[in-house]
Amino acid sequence: MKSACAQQVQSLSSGKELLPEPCAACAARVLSVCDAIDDCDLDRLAAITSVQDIARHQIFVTEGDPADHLFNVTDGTVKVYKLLPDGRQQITGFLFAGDFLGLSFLERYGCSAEAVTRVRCCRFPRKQFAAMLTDFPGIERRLLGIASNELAAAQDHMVLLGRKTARERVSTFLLMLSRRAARSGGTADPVILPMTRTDIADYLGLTVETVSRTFTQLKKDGFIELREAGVVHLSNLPALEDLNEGF
Amino acid sequence: MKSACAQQVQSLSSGKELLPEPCAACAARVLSVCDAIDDCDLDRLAAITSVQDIARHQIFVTEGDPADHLFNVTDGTVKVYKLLPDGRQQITGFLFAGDFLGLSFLERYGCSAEAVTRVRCCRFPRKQFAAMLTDFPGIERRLLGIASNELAAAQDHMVLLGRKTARERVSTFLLMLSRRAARSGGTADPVILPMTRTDIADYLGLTVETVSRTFTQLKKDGFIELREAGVVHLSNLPALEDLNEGF
DNA sequence: CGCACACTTGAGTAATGTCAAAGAGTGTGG
DNA sequence: CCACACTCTTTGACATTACTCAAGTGTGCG
Repeated sequence: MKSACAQQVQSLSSGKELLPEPCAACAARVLSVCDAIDDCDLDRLAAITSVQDIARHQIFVTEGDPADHLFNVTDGTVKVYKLLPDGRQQITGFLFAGDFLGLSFLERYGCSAEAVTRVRCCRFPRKQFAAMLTDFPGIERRLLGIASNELAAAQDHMVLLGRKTARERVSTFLLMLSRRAARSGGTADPVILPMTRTDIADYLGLTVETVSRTFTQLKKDGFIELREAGVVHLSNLPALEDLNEGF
Repeated sequence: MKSACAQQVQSLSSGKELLPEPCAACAARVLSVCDAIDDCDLDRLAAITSVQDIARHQIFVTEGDPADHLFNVTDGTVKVYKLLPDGRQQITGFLFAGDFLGLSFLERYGCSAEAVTRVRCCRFPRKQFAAMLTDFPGIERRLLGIASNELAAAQDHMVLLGRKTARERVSTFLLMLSRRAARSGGTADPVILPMTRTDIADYLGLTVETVSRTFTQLKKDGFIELREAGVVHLSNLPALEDLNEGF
């Protein structure tokens, strides 16, 4: 089976060399669900995939709409959020390259999603994706793993929202971004913030003003430096980690 | 295959009539993972199950410990929580009959769990449970569904913790318990609160005092009545629902 | 009966939110 | 290339919600 698979790959790549499979060439693949599919079966995945380019500020998933598609972010930053009827917003998470969106297998989307930067992603029709699950149980296993991680992240975030001070929230946020960037091959120290202060506030359960004040306070206390816009230098990372003792 | 299965059940039940299978007789089964296993295969599940009786206040899962077991609550109330190093506590959820604990397939428990009342549950060794997943793909599908629901609940709770007022948090909490009770065959109106005010506070991201004050305020405003301890009468349910417009 | 423990209530405080305005940065069109 | 308009960010003054500390009142259990 494995060798037959290898053969198939060979013939496939020699036949379609000039039209590279989007999935086989995808840099984000190792980070995401698609890694659960062997090279030889990637064409089946590619067949139901449509690559999407999403402009900044575009809302491409709306809470309550029928959950027709699943997404896999391959580039850019997405904010996932819920709204209260009066407009109060809570961002439940930010997605980066490799992150999966639409995990819930409910009928309708539970959250909205908006492109914070220009975003590139792969879109799968939910029905066809679900059909693949029966043929590739590895995907299901992988989805369960992703769900586990998301759940763990959600729990951490509940602690932040329910019990941490503004200062702790902001420093936790910075460390999270730093670690996340390092994990996916980026740089840990100058942390890039693609989102606005308002987005950060809506993620941390604060107001813009409080977030801004906390940044300046952290700067004054020598934890961070704010040189260019959208970039935070962690001048004293160990001290910053102490603020978050154990997270 | 189906008919062979039915036979097996028959011979099994006739042979062991005096020792009822814990799983086949389980009232909570329809609510939980175990429902994904056909009657005929329940003996395999029963073989790895040990029924546990847990005393009030006993901590039976500790954050960071190796995740050796999974649990299925069949009776009582469990609080699932995380601690900050200085003792601040955030309860991430309450579990009732039919709820599953230990969903995360990470190496270690992400949260601690404590029995709020006397609790009865089924315990499965994680390794043996994982082995069953390959034979019964239905369980995996079911777990994914459970994970989806938990994730949706976690997202709702993030909105509560990040953006709602004390009054909204408490009324959301009461409605949640009411609906939950109704869904699992209980009574919707007099809501039973098995947990202390402190637990409610730790769940809602408030202090005991604020929770208590909010209860008296809701009472004074005619939304609820507090007659016996641990029981809340929802005197004006529609108005209470208005407080939570759309949740 | 008495001791915990849980709950309520009060008074004062601190942290964060609100409202307002000014400064900085960014992009667009003239 | 500059000027204008826009948004984002920062800062200040003030308001308010929820927290802290403290005391008092049940309530259940040994």
